[in-house]
Amino acid sequence: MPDTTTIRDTVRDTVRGAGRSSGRGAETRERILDAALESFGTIGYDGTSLDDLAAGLGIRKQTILYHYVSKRGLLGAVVDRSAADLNVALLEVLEGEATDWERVEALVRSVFRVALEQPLLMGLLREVSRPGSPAAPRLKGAMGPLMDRAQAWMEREMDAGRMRRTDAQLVLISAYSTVVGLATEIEVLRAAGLEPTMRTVATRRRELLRFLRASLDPQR
Amino acid sequence: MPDTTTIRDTVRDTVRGAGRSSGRGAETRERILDAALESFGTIGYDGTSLDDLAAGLGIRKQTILYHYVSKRGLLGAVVDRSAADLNVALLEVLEGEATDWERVEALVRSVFRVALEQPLLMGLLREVSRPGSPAAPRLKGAMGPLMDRAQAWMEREMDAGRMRRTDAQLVLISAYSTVVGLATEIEVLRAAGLEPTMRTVATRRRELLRFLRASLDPQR
DNA sequence: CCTTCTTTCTACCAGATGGTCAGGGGACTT
DNA sequence: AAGTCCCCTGACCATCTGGTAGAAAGAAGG
Repeated sequence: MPDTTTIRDTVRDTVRGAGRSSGRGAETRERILDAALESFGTIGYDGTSLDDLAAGLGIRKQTILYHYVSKRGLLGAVVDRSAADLNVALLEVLEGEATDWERVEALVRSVFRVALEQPLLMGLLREVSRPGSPAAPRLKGAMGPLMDRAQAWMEREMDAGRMRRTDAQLVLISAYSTVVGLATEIEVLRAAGLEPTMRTVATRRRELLRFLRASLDPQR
Repeated sequence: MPDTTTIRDTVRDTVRGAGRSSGRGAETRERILDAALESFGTIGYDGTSLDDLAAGLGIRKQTILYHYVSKRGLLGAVVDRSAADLNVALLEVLEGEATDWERVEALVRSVFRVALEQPLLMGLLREVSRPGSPAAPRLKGAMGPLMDRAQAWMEREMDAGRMRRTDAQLVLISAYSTVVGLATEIEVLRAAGLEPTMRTVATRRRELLRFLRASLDPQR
């Protein structure tokens, strides 16, 4: 899976060490990324201060800047790692056994599983899909190849008559925004005092699958 | 429509004059609100600087602080006005002639019309429904009564057997997040270089109506 | 023991930010 | 003409921001 390693390398490039990532500070780097993901995903990039971030970790801000050259570099690293996580999950399916509609279902299931296991990642996605976000190009760079691959696959399916012919990119974006919308929904639920249940997520997933089936199923 | 005036009064309370709002500075106040809505809705609350905002309007920052006591006060005023706009649109329907399913359709149509006419408002909603947002409680205060009213109406319909019995609040939140998700979708489309067409919006609306019908239609 | 590399820290800085204070000017009243 | 109210502004400030410079501490290796 060349895509994945490419992305991991991109992560490394953001890091001072640039070579091995197994040094003593590797654990620190991970802890910083975790905290940054949480902060960026909730209070946003602009709302996050390096001082606060460091204080929460019991370290000094300069340590963060040592590992990730600048605040934007940190954001880039967070985006890259998150995108890599998504890539791993999706490539697993794209290279798996499932075919046709089964594969679409598997993809959706995979995305929703990630969304459930790492809700913070969804928060980051929402923050970063904002037009003015400084990480928008970075996200595009990290997720773009996968999206292109998915789109190409869909178009091949359409050519073979196994999918109804529509605008593949439009469908993908719709699906993407549904997943990001789920993050918003969960947070609004929490704000309203309701703990989000599995039902909420399941409903959304069913809805998305119905939409996809309506868009893609060749017989209809 | 008592609700509307209540909200307008809340807006006034945020303003220095606190009494009449027809002075010479009324136009300035509106211009500030417009610019603030745009800025908060795109680059976010934290990303907005009062200096930049003022510069864009050709006035000094102190003028903004004169009319709206603080930055948070400004955000509050923007949220209140936007919520009031939504309230007006929705109350029109809630007090209109339509009944049963027609009324639900009219509500959805109304919301989507507002979303189309004032895309900035959607951006603000997304910004503000973030858990960490300083305006989250404000939004809750401004939109809460309307939500409660809608929920109460739905439950009355359920009691009368004209709607299928489900968790009304859950359905409302789902609908809300769909509309906010639309804002994200449009922006991602733009980022991908595609100008969003009416089709995108229409599809989402159809989808939401289908979801609502599936949730609420008594015969199914 | 000395050198070197990695990691973390203290000290510091220039710029931006939200906010305060006092004043100026126009319009309307008396 | 004087007073008063509303609107707006210049000067100023405390604080916080991301970022730089340099050194201390430890481990690794010669």
